[in-house]
Amino acid sequence: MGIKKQSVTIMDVARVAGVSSKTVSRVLNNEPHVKSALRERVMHAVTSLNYHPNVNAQGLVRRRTYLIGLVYENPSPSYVVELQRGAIERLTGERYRLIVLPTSSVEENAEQIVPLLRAAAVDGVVLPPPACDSRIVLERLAAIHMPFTRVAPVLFPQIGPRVGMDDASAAREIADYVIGLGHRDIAIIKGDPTHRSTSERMRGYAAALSAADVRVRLDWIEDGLFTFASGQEAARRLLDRPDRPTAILAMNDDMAVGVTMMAREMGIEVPTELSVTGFDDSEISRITWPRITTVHQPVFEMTRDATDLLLAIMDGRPHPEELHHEHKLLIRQSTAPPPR
Amino acid sequence: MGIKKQSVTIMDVARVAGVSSKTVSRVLNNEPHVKSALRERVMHAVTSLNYHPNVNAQGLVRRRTYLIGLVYENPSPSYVVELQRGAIERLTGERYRLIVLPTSSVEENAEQIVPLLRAAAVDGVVLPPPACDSRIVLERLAAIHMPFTRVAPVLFPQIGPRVGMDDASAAREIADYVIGLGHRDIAIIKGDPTHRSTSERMRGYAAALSAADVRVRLDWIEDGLFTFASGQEAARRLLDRPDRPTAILAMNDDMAVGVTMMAREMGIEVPTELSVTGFDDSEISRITWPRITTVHQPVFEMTRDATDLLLAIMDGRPHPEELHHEHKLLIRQSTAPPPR
DNA sequence: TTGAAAGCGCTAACAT
DNA sequence: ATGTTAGCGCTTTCAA
Repeated sequence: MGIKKQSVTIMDVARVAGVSSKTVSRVLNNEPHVKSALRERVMHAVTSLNYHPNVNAQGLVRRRTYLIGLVYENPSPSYVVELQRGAIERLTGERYRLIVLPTSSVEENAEQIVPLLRAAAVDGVVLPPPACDSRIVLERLAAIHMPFTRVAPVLFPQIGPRVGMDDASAAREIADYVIGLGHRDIAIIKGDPTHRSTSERMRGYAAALSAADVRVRLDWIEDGLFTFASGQEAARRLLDRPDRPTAILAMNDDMAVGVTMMAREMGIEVPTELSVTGFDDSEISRITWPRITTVHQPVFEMTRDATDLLLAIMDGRPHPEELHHEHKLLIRQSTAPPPR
Repeated sequence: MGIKKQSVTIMDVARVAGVSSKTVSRVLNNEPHVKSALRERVMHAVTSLNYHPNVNAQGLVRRRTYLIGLVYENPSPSYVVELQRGAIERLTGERYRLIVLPTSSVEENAEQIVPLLRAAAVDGVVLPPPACDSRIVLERLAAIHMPFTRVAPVLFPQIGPRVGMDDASAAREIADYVIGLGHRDIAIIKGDPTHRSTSERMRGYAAALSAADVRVRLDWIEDGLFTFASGQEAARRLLDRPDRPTAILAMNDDMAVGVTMMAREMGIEVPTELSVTGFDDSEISRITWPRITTVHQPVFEMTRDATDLLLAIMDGRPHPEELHHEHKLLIRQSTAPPPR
């Protein structure tokens, strides 16, 4: 059961083609110095025998597993799927395959992540947030010389090959837009404090508010965890008071949707009585009502390019140390000028 | 780059522990007949050298790759993530790793799927819908003797080890509930016609309607694709007429949410003017407003158990041919008695 | 341009 | 209870 019988090997192909196994190997790996007549004989034998090289044998001598890891911790399904799509897009047609390695918390399990990657025997790893911002993960990776690339890192901006976007300026842009609508009573729901993008986005919001001379009220800054439920709860605390804000900036879309749901339950109409913004342009921001004004984070593109970078590194090809993708403000139906 | 230098091998461990490599192998694989003194010496050498067995070498002799494939095609991120969670849950702590193999269309790419699995060199594969209902996939898999298990299959009910639920009776249950509320003008939005669960759910709806003597109007049966957008469009066609239905049964949650969104745009209130039901209990059904009345499909549990079954098969352990999980009707806020 | 031999790191089979 | 030998299927020398 489960153990393949005697499967067809390179020797069988060699025998059928009437050549040595090395010639078969040359043909299969597109090496030069093979007469095209032989090449054809070999290819014919390969197809007629339905030969598939044994990856373990290849890997053993080449010291490779042709496995790429993707380490993530994220409560948002649409974000995770985008991440995977980007990596798989680039891997399609290559011999490399993708191993997904979700973890409940990078922060808590930082020390276990690299051992896990070793156990999984990956050749390299793509690190989206928050793993890309974990000093421990980066150090342990460097210690064992495992190739990696970082997606949208915030911390340690010079370390390792990376594909980035500017979280702070994206956050600033969306806050500027809300301020431009006339809002002055603006609350903020932060993301998971262990994710560094949280502080980065905070910087952006703060810059926009202070540039417009809007005083930042500390009791209007709520903690969240990037989850729908945390957005709901934060919204309840924010809206359950007489002097409630006219706008809430949530650090991702899931929380923003949580805010709109809570507002509805409390009889507060979005956007006429309350403006709400998200972050990411994840699927949920598009398919709930009102559609959430947000900023498009190019997750697919960044992960695809980070995977490309990783392949270049592992193959020893020349590559840039850093790539960059642009965010984009998406004005939708959850924002409007403040009441009266 | 990317190529590990001379990494520590079983020979190094043997040398340090002062034993033969076979003894190290015995210790590492928990084989009997090793004195505990030696065992400790070996373990000590292993940790002090930070030794990790080479999976390629192990795999070469054991004829295994310790890779499990998960083939899916699904437009719903929350469904996909549930699927993956189930498989990973069971694989955690095992030496097996998960390779994700999304495909744009099982129907269109049926012939490529098994070659893809061979190229990925997986030891076995978990097949959720719709791959589990593809005759071609099942036949090709059998032809190369690759172990597989099926999640929630509809077609070929006797073929292969499988973990199921009863789509038809779940559909019947939710339709019965809507009828029980007093509805008689009931429309249906079908799922992707290449997914067999679509016809299965149709059977359930039809049984409920005919048992209650509700005439099924053919022009109230709309085609959908399991996507949010397709639900929206179908809803537009259904609601954009004077004799519109008082209830719409959508074959998954994404489409049901699409219906509620379209209803809102058209000024039709859910649930007072229109009742809407979904299917799956995916995250989206819980976090949009109104929350969708739906039926819980135990995706996580089914996939976890299918993975468990697969491991048993591959290890040659005894195992059941079929497992079963129960669905559960979840009455939420998108349904109410018909107007007047 | 082709082939023979050696060996990648491990375990199965067979000693002892 | 422990060690020796012989591969697993491939690619990398190196020789012809």
